[in-house]
This record gives sequence, C-alpha cells and structure tokens, in this order.
Amino acid sequence: MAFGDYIREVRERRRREDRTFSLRQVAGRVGIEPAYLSKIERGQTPPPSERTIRRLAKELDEDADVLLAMGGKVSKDLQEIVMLRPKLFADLLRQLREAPDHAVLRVAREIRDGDW
Amino acid sequence: MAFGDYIREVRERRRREDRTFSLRQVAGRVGIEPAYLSKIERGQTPPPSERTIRRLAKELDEDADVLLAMGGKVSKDLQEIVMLRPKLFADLLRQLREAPDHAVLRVAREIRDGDW
DNA sequence: TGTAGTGTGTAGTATACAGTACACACTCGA
DNA sequence: TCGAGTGTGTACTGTATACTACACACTACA
Repeated sequence: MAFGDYIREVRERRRREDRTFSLRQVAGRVGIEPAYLSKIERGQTPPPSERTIRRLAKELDEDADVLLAMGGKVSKDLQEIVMLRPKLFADLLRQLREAPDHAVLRVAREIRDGDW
Repeated sequence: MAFGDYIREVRERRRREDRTFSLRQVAGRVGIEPAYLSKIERGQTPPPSERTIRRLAKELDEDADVLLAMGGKVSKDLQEIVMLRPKLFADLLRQLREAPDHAVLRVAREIRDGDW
C-alpha cells in the first residue's frame, strides 16, 4: 500500500475516536503545513523527510521503521550500523534476503542471548 | 579515513604499476570529468552518487560496499532488503550493533548452510 | 446565518545533489 | 623545445528534495 493512503487511513481511524485528528490539527502538531500533509496523503508529493515521517509515526502511534519503509527510506541510524562494518553487514543482509522470518528471528535471539 | 583520500591513495598505488591510472584516464573510464574526480579526491566536493562510486570501485578493484560506506552511503539493494521486512531487519540490525564480528559471521555461516 | 474549522489547488522557495565545461599552469619525454 | 598529458581553479547547470504561503470552496453547528 502507498505511503499516503496508509497515513490517511490511520489518521481517519484515529479520528473516529478523537476529533483532534483532523488533517489540519495533525499537520499542526507534526509541524508541517496542512496543504503539504494533504498532498502527502493523496500521493501528490513524494513521502516527506525521515524527520517528518518519524513525527507522523509518533503522532499516529505507528512503527517508525515500517512507515519509513513505506516511504522508501531506511532509518539513518540503521544505515550507520551498516556503514560501521559494511562488508560484514552487506554480506549478512544479502544472505538473509530470502531467509524466512523465523530464521532471521532465531538469529536475533541467539545474538541477544549473549551467544557470542 | 576520508573517501577522497582513500580513492587517491588507491589510484596512485595502482598507477605505480600501470600508467593509465592517471586522474584523467580514470575519470574518463569511469565516465566523469577530470576536474570532478580531482575535487572528489581532495574532498572539495562530497562523495559522488552510488552509481559513480560503484564504477570507481570496479575500476580500482575495491569493494563497492566498503567504498559506499566511506562515502556515507548504503547500497540501494541493501536498503531494499531492509524495506521489504522493516521491523524484522531493523530489530536485527540494532541487536547486532554491538555484537563482535565473529558472532555475526557465525550466524551468517549458519544461514548460508541452509540451517533454517 | 455566520463563523469556525475542514480539506485542497496553485505558486513559489531554499537547499542540496551531482555533476559539466573550459581554461590554466605545470611536467616530462621525444 | 615543444607537444602531449597532468592535475586543478572557477563558473555554471539541471534536477531533486522538502517544504511554505495563501487563497479557495465546502461543511457543520450554535
């Protein structure tokens, strides 16, 4: 699903319970112009900057990484992690490209459990 | 080390064996203006696009992912991998941020060996 | 019935990105 | 000694990116 459509959907859903989730008010709280948010939601402009997507995520209580992905972006902090050890993580990611979720999860779990 | 310094160093090293590794000729083969490559090597302009970094990597026989990282970039194909399953890979990368190389390598090896 | 709030159309802007084009001074080998 | 090749300074360009500003028509409700 497109970034804008998703934002609109989530915002409208929130709005049913809370009238302050109008486009204008959300835009205000996020710190952008209403006209801009309108264009974003209708896909008339590309998804906004990482900074703005993060604020939208917070405002709408959505996962920032997921929203960023829908907007065709990868969080700067994740990029930093890769850039610190580019070969290591490039190989790993390409390795895990086709791996099923549970396999990736297991990997994360193993590492988390201090299995170094 | 800075991107430009590294490029210059590698190119000069190559040049000792092969005279065709002058700034002008390399620029020519890579498909950019000599003046531009000159500025890149001296850090007078930010590192070039992913496309150009890839060509430089090929030309200088260096690892593209490493060069991209030195240029402050992460390969688009890696970003795609993350964006396909953003939550999964975001968590994984943050998990692996502090993990020592050998732990990550072992994990990668396990996956490669079809240990799903 | 008017006014407060809603979403949207249009126009414009500042900044960064990713370079090109050309001229210049220097060097080095034939 | 001269001509080919070297690196570099300066000026400019096109294209994205990431928005702002303002006016407009519509709706709801007090």
